[in-house]
Amino acid sequence: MPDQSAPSRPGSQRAADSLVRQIEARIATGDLADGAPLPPERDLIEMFGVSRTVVREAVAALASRGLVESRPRFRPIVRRPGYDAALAAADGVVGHLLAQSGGVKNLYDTRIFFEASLVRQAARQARKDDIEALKRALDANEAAIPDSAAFYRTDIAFHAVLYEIPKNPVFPAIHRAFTAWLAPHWVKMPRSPERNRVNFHRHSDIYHAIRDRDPDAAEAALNAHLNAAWEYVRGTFEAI
Amino acid sequence: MPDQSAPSRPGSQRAADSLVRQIEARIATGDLADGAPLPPERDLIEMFGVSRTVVREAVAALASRGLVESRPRFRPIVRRPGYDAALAAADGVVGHLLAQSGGVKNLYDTRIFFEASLVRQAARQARKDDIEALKRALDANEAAIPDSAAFYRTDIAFHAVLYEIPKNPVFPAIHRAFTAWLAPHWVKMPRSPERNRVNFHRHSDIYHAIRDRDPDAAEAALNAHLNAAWEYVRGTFEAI
DNA sequence: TTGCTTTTTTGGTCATACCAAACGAAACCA
DNA sequence: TGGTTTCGTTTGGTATGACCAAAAAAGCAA
Repeated sequence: MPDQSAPSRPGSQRAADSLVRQIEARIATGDLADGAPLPPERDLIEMFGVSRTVVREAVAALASRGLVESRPRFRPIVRRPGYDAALAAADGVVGHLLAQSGGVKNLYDTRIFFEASLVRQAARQARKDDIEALKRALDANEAAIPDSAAFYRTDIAFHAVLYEIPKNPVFPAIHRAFTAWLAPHWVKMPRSPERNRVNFHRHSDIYHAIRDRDPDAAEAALNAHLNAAWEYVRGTFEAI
Repeated sequence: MPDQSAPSRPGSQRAADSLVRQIEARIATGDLADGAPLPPERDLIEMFGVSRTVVREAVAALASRGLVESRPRFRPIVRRPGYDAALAAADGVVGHLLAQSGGVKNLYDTRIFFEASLVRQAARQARKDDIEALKRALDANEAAIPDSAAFYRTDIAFHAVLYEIPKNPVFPAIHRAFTAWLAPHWVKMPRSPERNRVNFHRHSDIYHAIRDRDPDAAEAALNAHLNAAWEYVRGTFEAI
């Protein structure tokens, strides 16, 4: 896959690219500590002997890569990249993809696919404390049935537990990305205590299947849950 | 998930951000056709009534988002974003993640997880022509056993077919991202016709399980295949 | 028409200047 | 003394203008 954020195979001759690499290295080595502000642009100028134009371009590139977090009039903050940053970097493009025909469906199907595998694996490998955590999330979800806003949060939290079971830091990041990208469409879904109760029971089915170590039942329950949910949101889109 | 490439919730007041949105809109509407070069910077200046500083910053931002492809001294090319672009945007960060301890392992485990689910689903839902395509890829793989370079290509192609079966355009993009990210570490793996033959048989096992509609066998075969492969590459890393 | 040479265009970089917001320290008030 | 206000300084955002080198276009020669 071509890396378009740092183009030109034949030795990127842009001064900014060189600066980006140098700053990247300093971040990687901890020379520029995580959470600390980047040196002022005018300092970087003399540090690296380049013009402010180049410095600003490099900082912008770093920001787009998630290595620094730059707010309008503030010093950029150094951010040691995490898995969330990787997915956040895709954020801009994903916005366009979701706007395209079938974009939401494609992404949602991907989520269903991923999560179905997740519960299957959970049913096989979840530890006791994982199942306990799932139970706690389920109870919280049940308690929130009357309050749709709270139910939405506990709903997400319940699914989040599923992503934590494999103990792979990539997974929770994927979950956060899914929810962040789908949330804008999701909030349009009509909600009510009755609907919440139905969804809670779906969650309960998933939980019990995992607790009972039944991968097929877990996968089936999750598919039923998410496919049903899709029927409720598809109405918020124009084309099928 | 915070979108750090377009920071500052309270109405991004940067002129460049505004320009980015305007150009994004023109790309989305097709006003700026896919594959066509972006207007010269000096034209954009008068088009939008901003300075060249802002224009260049906006173009850089678009490039990092994958909406334009800019090579050093060439006019940026407009690129209607696809799923590949989304993953390519994460490319820069992923490079750092892979360099971190356990980074490759985490990503590779994610791939195994994903692909295991893939073959399971393939065993259940693959159509006849899917299976035929898989067979063709398998045959090509077998024919390439003596040539390690060709075997590597056909190996990837075989797995690629798996990602195409669900007919979700996100999946092939994920596959390309996986291979692109893992390739640098992968090529270090010692290769030989003997090893190739073993891997071919693993592929053959996967194919037969899918053809025989046996999800469990397919998943088991794939896990065996990829886990064995991991043992061969883990040696190329320092820490376990 | 083909191929080479010369303009013109255009992106990359630098230097400078100004503004407004953020910062920081001194001055001030309670 | 402790918190608040004030004001000069720092710093990022933007605008100009200029120069270079490479690319593209135009012109010219074979």
